[in-house]
Amino acid sequence: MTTMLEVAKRAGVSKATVSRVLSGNGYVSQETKDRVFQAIAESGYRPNLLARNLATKRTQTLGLVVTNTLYHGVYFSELLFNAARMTEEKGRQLILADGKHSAEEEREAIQYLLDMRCDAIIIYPRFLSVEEMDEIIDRHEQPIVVLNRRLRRNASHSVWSDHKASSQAAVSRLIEMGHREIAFITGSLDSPTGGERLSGYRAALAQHNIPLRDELVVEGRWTPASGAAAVSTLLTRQVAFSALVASNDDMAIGAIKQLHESNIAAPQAVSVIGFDDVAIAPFIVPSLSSVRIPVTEMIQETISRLIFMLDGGDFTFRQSFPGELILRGSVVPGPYA
Amino acid sequence: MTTMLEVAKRAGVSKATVSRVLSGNGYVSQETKDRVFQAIAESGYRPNLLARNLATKRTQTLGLVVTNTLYHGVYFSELLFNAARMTEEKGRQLILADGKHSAEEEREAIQYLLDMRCDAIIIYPRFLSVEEMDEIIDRHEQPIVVLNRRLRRNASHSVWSDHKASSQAAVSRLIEMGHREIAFITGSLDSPTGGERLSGYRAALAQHNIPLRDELVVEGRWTPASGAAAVSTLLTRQVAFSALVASNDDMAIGAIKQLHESNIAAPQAVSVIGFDDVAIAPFIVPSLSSVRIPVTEMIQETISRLIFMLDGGDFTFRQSFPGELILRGSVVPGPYA
DNA sequence: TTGTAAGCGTTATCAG
DNA sequence: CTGATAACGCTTACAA
Repeated sequence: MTTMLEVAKRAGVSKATVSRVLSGNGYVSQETKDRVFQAIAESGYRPNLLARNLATKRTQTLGLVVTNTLYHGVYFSELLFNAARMTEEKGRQLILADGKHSAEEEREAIQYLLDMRCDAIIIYPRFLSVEEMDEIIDRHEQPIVVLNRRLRRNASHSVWSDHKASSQAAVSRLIEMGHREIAFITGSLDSPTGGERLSGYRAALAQHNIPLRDELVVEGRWTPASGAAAVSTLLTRQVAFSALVASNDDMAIGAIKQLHESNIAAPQAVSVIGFDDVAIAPFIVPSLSSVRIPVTEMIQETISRLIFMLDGGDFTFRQSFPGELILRGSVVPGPYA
Repeated sequence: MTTMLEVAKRAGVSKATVSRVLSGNGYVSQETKDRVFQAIAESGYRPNLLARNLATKRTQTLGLVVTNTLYHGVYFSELLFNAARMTEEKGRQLILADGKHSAEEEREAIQYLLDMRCDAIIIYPRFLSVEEMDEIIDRHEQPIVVLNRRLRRNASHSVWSDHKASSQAAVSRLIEMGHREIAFITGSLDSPTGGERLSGYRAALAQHNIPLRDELVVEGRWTPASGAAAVSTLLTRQVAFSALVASNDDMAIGAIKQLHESNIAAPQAVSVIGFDDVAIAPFIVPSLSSVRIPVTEMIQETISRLIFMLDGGDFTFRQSFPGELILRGSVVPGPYA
C-alpha cells in the first residue's frame, strides 16, 4: 500500500504538506496542491484511517449495540436502516456490535466499541440493568445513549417510549368500545418491555374497575408461533374473550392465524392489537391493529443528542415518544370463544 | 484513558513486557505476569485497538457492503445475523457499510472498508457490474468475495445461487402439474437477479413448447404493494391464468392479497410461488410456495473462503447453492381470471 | 526472562 | 507557505 510519505516524495514535498492538502488545514499554494493531487492520482494513494484516527484521537464512528434476539424482522431492519442513514448524514459511520444473548455478551460488545475508540455509543439493551448502564455512562468519557430504557441518573442519556402508557391506552380503547373480556399475550417477562406492556394492561383494567382474571393472560416469547400457541392455551382454558392484545405484532399475527384456524371471527375484527412492527404485517393482515413505536423519530433524537455531545451546536431535547395506536378493520363485539 | 505505558510503570516493567503478557507471545515469568495483571486491573487499562491494528497491520475485521434497498425485511436480517454470528465464531468482527442506492455509493462503501483496513471484504452488490468487481478484486490485495453474482475471471471469489435454474425448475414444476397459463411478476429489471428469474420463466416455457405471452408478464418493484398492483394489471388485461410466479416473496404476498380481495381462489392454491424469504411469510400465508435461497449456507461458504484466504487451513470449496422449492397447500387447477 | 528502540502512517506544533 | 519533528499507543526484532 502506498503511504503518504511516498506521495510526498513523488510530489517533491514533505509529508506535512500532503497532510495539509488532504485535510484542508493550513495554507498550501495552488501550485503544490496540484502537484500533490497529481501524485496521489498517479500512485493510487489511500489514507490509512487507523493511522489517522490514532493521531487525531477521533474515529468519526458511532457504535451501536443490539442483541441478536432483535435481529429478526422488520423492527430491527428499520432501526438499523435509520441509524445507518442518519449517522452518515452527520458524516460518520455506524459500527454494529452484536450483543448476542446475555448481559455478559452485551458488556463485551460495548467494550469492543470502546476499544475501537468509537466517538460515541448507542445501546439498545436487552439484558443489562438500568443501574449498570448508569454506571457505564458514568465511567466513560465517550457520550453514550441508551435506547428503550428510562435511566434514573443520566436521564438525558436515554431515549424511550412509555410502553406501559401505550399499552394502557390501547386496552382502555378496547374497553371503551365495549369489550370486557380482553385476553393478553405477554412477551418474555424477563424483558422490561414485556413487563411494562403487561402492567399497562393491568392498569387499564383497574382504571375501569374490571377485575383482573389470570386465566386471560398467557406468556409468549415474542414469536408468531408462541402467539399461536397462546391462543390454543386460551381456547383449552375454555375462557371467553371478545378482544385480544399481544405484546408485539409477531405474536398478534400468530394469534390471528390460530383464531382463524379455529374458525373464530377475530381476524376480521379490530380487536386484536399488537406492538412495534409496521411494514408488512398490516399489509398481509389488514385487520391487525397495532401500537406503532416511533423508531425513526427515536433514532433521530438519539443521534442528534450524541452529535450534540460531541460537536455541540443546536439541540432540541425531546422528552417523550408515545406509541401511536393504529386501529384497522371494524369492530366485532361478540365473544370469540 | 490509561495507556500501556502507565500500566508498565505501575508494574515496574517495560511496555514490551506488558505487550507480551497481553498477546501471549514470548516468555514472561509468572511473577511479572501477575504484577502486570494486577496493574491492569488497578488502572482499568484497555488496549487501544487503533494503535494495535496500526502496528500489526491486521484489524481482525471483515467488511460487508449491502445496498440499503436490501435493508428491509427478513432476507436482510437473516443475512446480517448469520454474517455477524459466523464472523465472531472466527474471532473477528463484522463491519457493515451501506451501499445506499447507486454504483458510486457502493464504490465508496467498499473504499471506506478498505481505508479502515478490514482484513477482508464481502460485497453483496446491487449496482456494480461483474466486470468492475473483477477489476476491484484484481486491484486489491485484501481478499474480497462477491455474493449473489457469478464472476467470470475470479470465479473463486464469488458465491452465488443459480436464480435462472431455480426459476426454471419452479415454473416447470407448475407446468408438469398441468398449468399452461402462468403469470409472472418480475422484480426490477435493472437488477440481474430480476432478469435471471425472468429468463428462467422463459426457459421453462420454451422447454415445454409453450409460447411466451407478453400479457402474462408484469414488472414489479420487489414490494408487496407492487405485487398487488401487478395482479390488478393482469386482471384489467382480462387475461386468464391458472398459476402465478412472483420474483420474490414480498410481491407474492401482495399478489395473493390482491387475488383474495378480488375473490379469486388463489390464496388457497399451491400455484403462487415466490422467492427468498422464509420466516414469517409462509406462517401468515400458508398457501404460499417459495423458492428458498440458502442464505445461511452461502454466507457460511463466503466466510470460510475468506478465512481460508487469510489464515489458510482446511477448506471445502462448494460450487453450487441451488434454490430449494418448497411447495405448500394443494393444487387448484382452474383458471383464476 | 526482560528492556531498548525502531517502526506502523498519520496529524500537529513550531520554526523558518 | 513549507519542512522538521514529536507525538498517537502499540508490536516486535534485537540485545542483554
